[in-house]
Amino acid sequence: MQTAPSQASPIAREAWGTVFQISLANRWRLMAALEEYGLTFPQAHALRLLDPERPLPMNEIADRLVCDASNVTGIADRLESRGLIERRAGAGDRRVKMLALTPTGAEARERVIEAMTEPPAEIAALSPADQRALRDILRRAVADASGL
Amino acid sequence: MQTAPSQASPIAREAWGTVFQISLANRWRLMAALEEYGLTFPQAHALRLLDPERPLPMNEIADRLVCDASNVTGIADRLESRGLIERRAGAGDRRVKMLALTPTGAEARERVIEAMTEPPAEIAALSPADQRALRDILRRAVADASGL
DNA sequence: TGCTTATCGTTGAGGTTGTCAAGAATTGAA
DNA sequence: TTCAATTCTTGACAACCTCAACGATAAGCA
Repeated sequence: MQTAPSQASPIAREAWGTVFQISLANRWRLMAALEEYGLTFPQAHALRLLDPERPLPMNEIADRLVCDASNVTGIADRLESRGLIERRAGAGDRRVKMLALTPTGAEARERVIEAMTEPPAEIAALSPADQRALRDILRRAVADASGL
Repeated sequence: MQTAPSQASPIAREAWGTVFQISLANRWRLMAALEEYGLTFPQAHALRLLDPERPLPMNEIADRLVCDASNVTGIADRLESRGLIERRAGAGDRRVKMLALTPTGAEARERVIEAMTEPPAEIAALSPADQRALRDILRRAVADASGL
């Protein structure tokens, strides 16, 4: 895939550059929070995808993580060895294995989502008006993009 | 360090959750762009820190990357083997080694910064007014945070 | 001056993430 | 049935990352 020549407006570029900078600075904080639960980022990422009510086939995890299927095997191994998930037989197709949250895993997932959405100081310190404006713009951003 | 109990406003939390989601989706795009130059994310991150005019001591790279010094050794090894940086003697202190960009490395750094600030479709598709508002809010965010 | 302590970068061990290639089991279609 | 495609696993390999230990150097202090 060819990298598109830079056509983005300087304004959008500056805005995204700032987001990137804040995200980068926020990363170590998130990793530290996850470490309290003994989770790495990819493990937390996978855990987040699992709805407590609805197990997912491993190949769908790989799709969503945009990674090789063999990678999911290893991540699932580690989550399973900690008792956070379990492998179940796939309904209908005996090739697929479904990943399902255990009760412990469901609790861990709650904390993971909590940590991932916890805003960094830069955002939390914004005025209520700025926070609302930011939220609304971002809502429009994902809404518009989904309909591209 | 204890994880702070969630005191952030639901609005800030939603806004940051959306940022997180966009960043995550944007990540594979960035990685693909970096791969065209044969760079991994940590390598690109380190490259970005190096001003063409001002070499940095390795320990400062480790500080900014928030990682162990021994990790920088490996990353520098790989960047050096590709001819993007070179190790120089530290001025004054013979223990420190400075990392300096080669001309090739300076060009690679330009492309890295370009790729890292390239906004994802969600942001690029925003109206000019929204882009400006987003930029201004984020400017305030980092400005306020630096004075906390 | 010497001794001690601290710092800087490297090395080696070990764990996690990630890719690719190959393989067993299963499915589905010719 | 036979053949091709899929689902997951395994093994090999590379990069990233931490920790502990080490040599070289620096800095403080008796």
